[in-house]
Amino acid sequence: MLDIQFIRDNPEVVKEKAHQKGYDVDINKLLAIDKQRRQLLTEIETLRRKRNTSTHTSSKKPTDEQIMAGRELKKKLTILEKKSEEISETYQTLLYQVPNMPLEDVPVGATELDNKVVKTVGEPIDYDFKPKNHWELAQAKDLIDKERAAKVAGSRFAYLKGPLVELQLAIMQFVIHTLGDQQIIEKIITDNQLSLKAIPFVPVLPPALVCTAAYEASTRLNAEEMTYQLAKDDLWLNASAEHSLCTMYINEVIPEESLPIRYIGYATSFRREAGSYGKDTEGILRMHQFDKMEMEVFSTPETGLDEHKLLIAIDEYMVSQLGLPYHVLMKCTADIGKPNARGVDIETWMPGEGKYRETHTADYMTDYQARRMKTRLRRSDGSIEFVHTNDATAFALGRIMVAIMENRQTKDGHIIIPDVLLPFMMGKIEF
RNA sequence: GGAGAGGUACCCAAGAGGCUGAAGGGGGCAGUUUGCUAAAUUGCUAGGGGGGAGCAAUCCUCCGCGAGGGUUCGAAUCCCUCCCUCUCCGCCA
Repeated sequence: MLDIQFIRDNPEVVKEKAHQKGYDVDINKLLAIDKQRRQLLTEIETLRRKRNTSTHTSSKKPTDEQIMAGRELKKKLTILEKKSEEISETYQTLLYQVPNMPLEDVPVGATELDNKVVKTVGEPIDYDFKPKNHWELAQAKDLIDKERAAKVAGSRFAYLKGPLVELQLAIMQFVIHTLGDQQIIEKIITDNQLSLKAIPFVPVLPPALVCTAAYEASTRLNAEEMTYQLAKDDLWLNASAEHSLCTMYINEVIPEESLPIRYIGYATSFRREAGSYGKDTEGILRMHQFDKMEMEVFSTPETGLDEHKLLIAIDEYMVSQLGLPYHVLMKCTADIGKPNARGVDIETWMPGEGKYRETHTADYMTDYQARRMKTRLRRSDGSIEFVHTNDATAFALGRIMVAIMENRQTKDGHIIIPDVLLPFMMGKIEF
């Protein structure tokens, strides 16, 4: 959520930026309710003060008169407190509706068509044969079985088999080795002229389930379209490792010297994909279940933006290491999402489809996410602030394997394993 | 899942309706003593959030004893619901 003081001070800016993001929020109503809420609070506090002084300064046994006065106070308080509760609820609902403010360099746009390609790296390979798409390649070698998965779990599930499994494990090893290597992190920081500490990423296996309270606080719960619920247990299946990573420090104050905290998490992710019927039905590009490695960073406000840029640079580095052509997409105001101040996608070239497809997303939330999660930092002078949060895909393993299969296929349908993965492939160089 | 014991500050812990507007100790911080260290000794050390006043340093105030409700003039203390930790039993990769 946004800082109410910021909204009070800048109502017009908030209106405009919310509008740019496509959110229709009633700022005037929010501010009116906010005023009401504070007035009521003052009244309540005055009464409570009276109650406190009468119960704490008097001797042991109060007189009948004092008791009657106390009852009177209590009556008034009950009425006001009930009213305050109602107003607070409205206040909160309105406040939560206000999206994060996009940063200055985010292109203003109405749909995803207004996203801007800011960088293109690598050329799509010019094959002397017609490249196959990944499900054709997989079918020939029996790598993906969706028919049987459908019997067991329904559509958009798959059994991944054989060398594809080895490939996934190799990619995971590659990611952990890369992100855990302080020298690589340092080089990426230097090459991109970022002012950051070269602290490597700590690998994490997080819970795959998240409880409602934490999920809501993270502003990531998107029940209708995205998230599977386990109603009996007040739990949800995570739609990304990021969802159980960003919530780690809920209600905590982190010492400034411990920042940045950089995690590389791995989790099987689950998505309902409601509203995407008929989209990407073939292959494994869009599944109800997929494995993903996700970077999550908690930092000071000053370094938040550079951390965001670091995550993008790391993504570019790793995609390049795999030898895949990609481009970088600056997402427009309408497409970055409610809690985001800035959002960047990496789209990787898919020869089988003849287009770039989203393989990575990097999200910078400033303090918007931390404010509701109450994740704070303590400065060396003792003062307290909200941390800034960043997350970014390291690799969505299904999608990146699609990209590897399609980009590194041979005429006779083999797949050449990228060099950087060879140390983790137990001698296999192609399949 | 069953039975029991717990949850109070950085840690240990008292407290059992008003004398707690949260003891005591350890640790930490700052003094005194001291050639240095240790010891002794004195003081400080309840976080965090909300509201108000002020240009500001700061001041006033409300809520905070796992969380949320309730009883009461008054709740850490009594009642209800939930969460978590520990011990034992059961089940289980």
